[in-house]
Amino acid sequence: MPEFQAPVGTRDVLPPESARWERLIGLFAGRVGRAGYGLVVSPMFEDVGVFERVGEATDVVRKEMYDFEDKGGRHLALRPEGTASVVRAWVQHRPTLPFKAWYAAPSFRYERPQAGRYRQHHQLGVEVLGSADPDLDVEVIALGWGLYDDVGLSRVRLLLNSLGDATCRPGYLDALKTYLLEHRDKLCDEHKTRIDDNPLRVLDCKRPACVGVTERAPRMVDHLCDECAAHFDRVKSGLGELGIAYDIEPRLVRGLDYYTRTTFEFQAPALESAQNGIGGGGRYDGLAEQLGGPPTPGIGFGIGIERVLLACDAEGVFAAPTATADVFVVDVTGEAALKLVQELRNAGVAADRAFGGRSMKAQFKLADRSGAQVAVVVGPDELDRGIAKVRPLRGTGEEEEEVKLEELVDHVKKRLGTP
RNA sequence: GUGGCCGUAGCUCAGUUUGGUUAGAGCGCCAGGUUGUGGCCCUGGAGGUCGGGGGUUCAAGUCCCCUCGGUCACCCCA
Repeated sequence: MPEFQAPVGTRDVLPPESARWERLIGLFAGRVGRAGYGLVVSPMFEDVGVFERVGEATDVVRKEMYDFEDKGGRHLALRPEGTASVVRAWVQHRPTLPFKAWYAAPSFRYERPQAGRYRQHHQLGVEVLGSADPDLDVEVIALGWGLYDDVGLSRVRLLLNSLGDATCRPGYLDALKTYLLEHRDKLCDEHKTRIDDNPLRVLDCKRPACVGVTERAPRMVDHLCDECAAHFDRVKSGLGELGIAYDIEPRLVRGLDYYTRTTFEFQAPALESAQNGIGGGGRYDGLAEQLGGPPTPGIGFGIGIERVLLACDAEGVFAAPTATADVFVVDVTGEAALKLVQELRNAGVAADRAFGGRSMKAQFKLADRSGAQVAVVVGPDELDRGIAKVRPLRGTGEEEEEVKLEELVDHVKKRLGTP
């Protein structure tokens, strides 16, 4: 083992794996860009209060916060998720509404790592502030759905729920509390004491004891006020219009406290590990106000890059593209390659070469491995005559031919079909 | 935070049960076979604090303790 390794729960993404990241992020950027979303780059750490304000009763904040004190005595935290940061940025700068943002950024949670779970993971996400229109909920969900489609995932489940709003949720919480208190002795130890704290969290508990109780618990979807019910109905019908299949999951409450109305989660059943959630989000109509802004509706999601790629592995799709050169310059004299690759690259051709005065045989080996279609060979004889030899490497049956150096770039481009 | 399993070459692993000369293999890498031509083949080479520390012993990769790391699971989440 080397003396220094990546810290616990973090990892390095190197080629060729990193090429999938490039493609995935590129697909997402293209998709949300076409939908009018703009990139937001916000700090990886915030005043710890930003996150405490929005999730004081959640595990993400109570147990998993990656926080520290800086040299100036400020209590900061690496962001555990993307939404709070983006909403804080909106509150601070107040760009005009609707504010449609996307990001590709790391998040941090201090947990024990396991399959599909890291202390630093990366999320693709969008956030929209300024509209309560249920069609927007559908648009946002469709953006996530579309990304899974882009990468070729065919088995993605969409779980959908509504958590109501300030009108109907209090009444529901009372009903839920009453029910849970009646069955308190049957709950798991942790949740026997958390009913008052945040009864919704009990619905999220996966322990058999709690599940046995919550299976028959009152459901928010049965307690929605007229407005929330109408909103939810429109989200469902809108998803239907787009051909997006969903399952209603009345116990889906998600890990953060700020959600209102629509919540959703994307799962990849192909993942056999415990973590099969590959994305999730929801509406948070009270969050901007909690962070000191005016009452402003909002909605967004986060998609875990690592988990999406794991799901792709499980389905055998979205393989790593191999980076290939178009041309490999084999230079016997060591005098020609520097300028030739520069000219080729400037002309838009992917050109590579060997360094270190390698033997011709070694250079050809590298040329072969580079994936190049042709090798450009120059030695003393060619330099004297002002030519290069262009040799096909992929067994296309073509002959090696001699090309004048001043015509080389055009010849290679024509041969490769590069515009 | 709790628990199971695992740490030997760049990678995948054998060797640990029953302690015993200079720790092996395949792949990869480098060179040569071909003084200017890749893939296939042949030959050779480089590369190891056996995760780290301590202990037992004439002797430790092998046994004991501690520790660090990896992995999987619980809880929760992307």
